Amino acid sequence: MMRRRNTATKEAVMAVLTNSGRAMSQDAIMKQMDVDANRATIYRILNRFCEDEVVHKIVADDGKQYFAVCVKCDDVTVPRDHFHFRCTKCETIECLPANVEYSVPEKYTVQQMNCILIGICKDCS
Amino acid sequence: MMRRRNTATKEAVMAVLTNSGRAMSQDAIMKQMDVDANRATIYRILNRFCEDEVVHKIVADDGKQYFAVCVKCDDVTVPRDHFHFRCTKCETIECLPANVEYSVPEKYTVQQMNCILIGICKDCS
DNA sequence: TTAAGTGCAAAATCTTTGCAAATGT
DNA sequence: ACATTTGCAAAGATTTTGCACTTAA
Repeated sequence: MMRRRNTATKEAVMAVLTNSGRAMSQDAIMKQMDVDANRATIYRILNRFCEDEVVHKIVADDGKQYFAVCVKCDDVTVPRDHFHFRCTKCETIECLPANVEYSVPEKYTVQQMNCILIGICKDCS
Repeated sequence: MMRRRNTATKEAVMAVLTNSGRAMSQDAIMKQMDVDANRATIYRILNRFCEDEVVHKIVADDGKQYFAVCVKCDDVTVPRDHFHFRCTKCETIECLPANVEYSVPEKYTVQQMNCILIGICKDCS
């Protein structure tokens, strides 16, 4: 296992994610950061966060990756086991409290999920 | 509303989708087709199918678009209201019979969904 | 000191688009 | 006839990678 270092960029990425409380794209994160950083670096930081399981990644129906810190990241049996919601008006993506309840046919094993509901959020309705 | 025409390419795309019974990427569809066609054309055909609601599109966690004809396409209240399953071994994506049961907080409206379970399918387990 | 992190530029993917030519009805 | 469909090539967008340089510990 790799020994992580603390860097300003890493802190900045985490700060942005933490206080947005939402799932954000690399692009959106970069725009909000108070320190300059390279795109590739941000992706690398985000991917390291995912490896370390302090952030989870979801892929939205636009094909883009979004990253979120989530209290629910701890203590789950299946990664990303909750619904995400993308609002088509404000274009924000957030983690919903509800866990995904699923049932699969015989002999299927679920290891992961990526579930997004799309519509209008409370702030836009 | 646009008047659709029948073309060999369109038929070929539909034939491939129908008898695969799975969700396929443009790439995979093209490889299976018995007539030559341009990539862009295939995308355009697929998007027309989606408009006409004879095919539905899902975006998998690899960020790619997959297209499927599905009996469940008829008569649904919310588009793509069933789970999809991606097998990490055989890399196929299929529609599962189970509908997605969800609950959202107050004032949220769901118009669409994109839900994928990832794991090992019956054929690979 | 030295492994981990970064910047830059380039590559790799996937998807869409503009336009002129071809074709179904 | 003429609106729809197609091919081609180019553009767009997002994400990853190789490599040399920098930096945290």
